[in-house]
Amino acid sequence: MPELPEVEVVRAGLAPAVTGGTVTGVTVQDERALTRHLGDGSHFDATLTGRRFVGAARRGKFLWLPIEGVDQALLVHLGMSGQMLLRAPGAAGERHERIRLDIFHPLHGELAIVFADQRTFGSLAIDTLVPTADGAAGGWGTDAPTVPQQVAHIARDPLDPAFDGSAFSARVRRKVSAIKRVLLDQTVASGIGNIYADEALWAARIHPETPAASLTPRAVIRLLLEVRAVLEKALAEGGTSFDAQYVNVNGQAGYFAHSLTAYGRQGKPCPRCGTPIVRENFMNRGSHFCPRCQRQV
DNA sequence: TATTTTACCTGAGGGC
DNA sequence: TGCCCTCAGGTAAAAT
Repeated sequence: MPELPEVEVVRAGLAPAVTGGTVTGVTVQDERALTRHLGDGSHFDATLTGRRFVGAARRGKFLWLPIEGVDQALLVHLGMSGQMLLRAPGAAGERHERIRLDIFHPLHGELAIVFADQRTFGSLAIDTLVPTADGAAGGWGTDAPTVPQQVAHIARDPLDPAFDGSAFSARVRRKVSAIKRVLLDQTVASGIGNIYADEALWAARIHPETPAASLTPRAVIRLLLEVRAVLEKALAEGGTSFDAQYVNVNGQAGYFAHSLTAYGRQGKPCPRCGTPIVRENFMNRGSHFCPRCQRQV
């Protein structure tokens, strides 16, 4: 499940391969992979072919490749199961391959970027770059104060140097919803998904259904610190892979699944107190927590 | 306006 | 062996 650390691993892997590279060919096998694109496959092809990428940027779970000379970028969202794979030119088709970009890079020569996606929740798009609301850089990997239009409504992520911690705290404490729902709200803070929400709440000893507005300012700050800590640790370990759904640009899995303390560990002892971790249904997904360390207030 | 629910999608795995 | 059912969850549109 690609969340911030997984998407960052992909961005970092893509950056050296695409920066300065020119698109020499586009193959759209499945137009469902263009649900975020305004236009059909041939429009996508015509807009992208011949263009040169100048970098690879990311905010939260969105990543984009700015295009040279225009206020446009190739926008990428991996959804649940999307992969961006670097392959040799003419490489055999990948399972669930949806779109292929042929690239010529002045240093690396020819290569292919394959977008593969089992569940088709992910998609690519050509999107217009718009100024950031605060004038700071759009996200990781770029100095330009712009973001794709479809990313403009998303908050900065907790690892972004321009992330405003006090604004986050104030926003959280105005919400009546459960704190886990607020953590998953990408307009409050981006990049956090079900896995890291559960991990951060466990680390901060906060029950996922605690009303956000009932948290003290100190508790919100502690939670933010734990969110950052878990995202940074996962990033250092290459992200979380449960199955073949998340891999880096070379198709390799991450190691953070071995470091999970709550997510997916129902019935297993809490690493802190030994009480079995509980799994409950929450927002049509699983919520994992320690019923002893994370008491509902 | 703010918040919550639903639709989208495919493959793995369990039950029979 | 094979069919049916459930589950996984990020985003945006729809509903409350």
